[in-house]
Parts: sequence; C-alpha cells; structure tokens
Amino acid sequence: MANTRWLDDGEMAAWTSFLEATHRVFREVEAQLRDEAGLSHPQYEILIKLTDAGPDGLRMTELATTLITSKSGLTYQVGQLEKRGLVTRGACPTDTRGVTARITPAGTDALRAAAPGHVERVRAVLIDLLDREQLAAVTDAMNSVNARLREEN
Amino acid sequence: MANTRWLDDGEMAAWTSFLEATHRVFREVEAQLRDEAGLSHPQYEILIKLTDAGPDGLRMTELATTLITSKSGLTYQVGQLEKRGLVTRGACPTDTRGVTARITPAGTDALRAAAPGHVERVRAVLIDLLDREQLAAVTDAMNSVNARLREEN
DNA sequence: ACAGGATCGTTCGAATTTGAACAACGCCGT
DNA sequence: ACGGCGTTGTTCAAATTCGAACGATCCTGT
Repeated sequence: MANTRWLDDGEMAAWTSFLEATHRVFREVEAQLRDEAGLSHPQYEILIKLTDAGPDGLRMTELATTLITSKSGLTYQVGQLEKRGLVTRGACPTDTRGVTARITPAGTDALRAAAPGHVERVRAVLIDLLDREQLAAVTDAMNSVNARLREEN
Repeated sequence: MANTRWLDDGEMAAWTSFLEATHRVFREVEAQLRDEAGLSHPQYEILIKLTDAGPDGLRMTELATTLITSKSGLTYQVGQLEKRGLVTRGACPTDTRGVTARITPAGTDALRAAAPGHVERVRAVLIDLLDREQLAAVTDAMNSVNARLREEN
C-alpha cells in the first residue's frame, strides 16, 4: 500500500466547502418540495426525467442509471408515484423482462404545480448566489467530474 | 404570485451538472466507507468533527448544526457510535440539559484506519479530477453559497 | 439449438432518516 | 422569586434507503 496522498489545505477547503454546500442545498430543496409540493426530491427527479423522455417513457434501469440511484430504491419510488396516479408502469415492447415507466397527465400537472416553488428555492440556495463566472466555473468543474465518473461504469 | 423566473440554459446546466455530480460523488464515497471501513458517511463526519473539537468534545446541537443534519438523526448516529465504543456521551458542564459527545481512543483509531481509503476515494471522484483553477473556483463558489446560507439561520 | 453468463426488475430484511411531540431545563424581564 | 418562553436532546411512528438474493428473461458463442 502506497503512502496516502493527504489533502493539502486547498484541496481540503474544496472538499469541506463542497460537503457543507451540498448538505445545505439539498436540505433546503428537499424541505421545500416536501412542504409545498408533497413530493420528495427523488420523486421530483423521476417526474422530470419521465417528462423529458416523452410518451415512450423510460425503462427502470435507464431511469436508475440517469438518476444515479439504486434499482431497489427506484422500484419503491416509482411504486409510490404509481399509487398516486402520477406514473404508469407498462411492459417494454422489446424486452419481456423490461418495465417502462411513463408520466401521466396527472403527473404532468403535479410537476407543473411543483415547479415554480422548486425553481425559486433552487435559485435561492444556489443559482442566484453565484455570478455568471462562478456559475460557469461550477458547471465546468461538475461536468469534468461527471464525464470522468460516467466512464468508470 | 409573481411570474416564475425559470432557469435559462446556463443556469439549468449548472443545476443539473451539480445534481449529477453530487449524486455520483456521494454514492462513491459512501460505498467506500461502508465497504472498507464499516462506517457510514454521517458517522465519519461525526468522528472528524469530534476529533477537531479536541478533548472538550461538542454539544449535540453544535454537532447537528455544523453537520447540517437533523437532531434526531444525530442522536441515532451518536448512539450507534457509542455502542461501538467510538464515542462517549457526557454531561455538559455549563448546562444540565446539555450532552457532550467526545471521541474515544478507539474512535481515533477507527478514524485513522478509515482515513486513507476515504481520502483516496475523495481524490478519485472529485479532487484529482479537477485542476488547480477548477478546484479554486469550486471552493470559491461553494464558500459563497455557504456564507449566504449560514446567515439565513 | 443450447448452455453459460449477463441483465432485468422486484422482494426482502435491516438500517437509517425525518419532523413532530415531549419532558426537562435555562434565561429573561419584572 | 417567578412566570413565560425558547432551547436541549430524546423518543416515536412512518417513510425511505440500500445491498443481496431471487426468478425470469436475454444474449452470445459454439
């Protein structure tokens, strides 16, 4: 085992500030969605992805992959959304094993109702706190991370 | 209700890249800690904060505040760590209601054992994926967010 | 055609998380 | 001294999370 390359001050500052910010941001965003829209953040993300996917919907595994969540967790949350009539589950045309999730009109309505408050909070806890340069720098850095981590899998 | 200020393309890119990156990063970090150190990320963070706090320890509320977690969640996790002998709970000298958490020698050992693998993974999923400028930019942006959100509370 | 291995989505049990409610205590002005 | 109010930490029920195991299905090479 090679010697550990400990984090220097700058690297540690990056990690700790990232940690604190993510905790704060998600805590706020999740509270807003729960209190004002009755949705959890995972549920909101599912509805967004299914909206983007259009009428063909998405397979469970595709959803789990793009949302970067566990398959079992996704099964649970899609089940919750289906109970409320916001999502439907259907057979996949090309694979007997497959399950295709689609958003329903009620799901679209729920998302439309939730979106303004959500966006407002996202602005309040992140977007509006950064100027254009900072925003671009964050996007650039996060894209670098995502590009690299997507490969690893 | 004023018109919603929707996110433009750049703002949306910032939010979605941030979302994806945080999911990926924490998923990796949590998996590493669980698999290689038998600690959850919240537990690791508690041990770090208690180490930094020194022999006087920290009050539960201070811990919850700096970790940006719920009080009940903290009670649970400190309980888990106490069961394993990594942390002790003691009365607070200046407040009868208070509970002071302190790290034990065993806790220090556990942290020392977990740290190398943790740091390595943090490098692999974030720090080493960014150059100096990106790292500085992330730190700057996250600090802006944290400074503002700390006030709100 | 078919065996072997990979993939799909769900189920299961255990662990964790949250806010609300709660009892106990500190603090303040009068 | 004392009443009112905020704070402290825990408990509770309910919801959520995860990985592992599972049966079912797909796919590949032969």
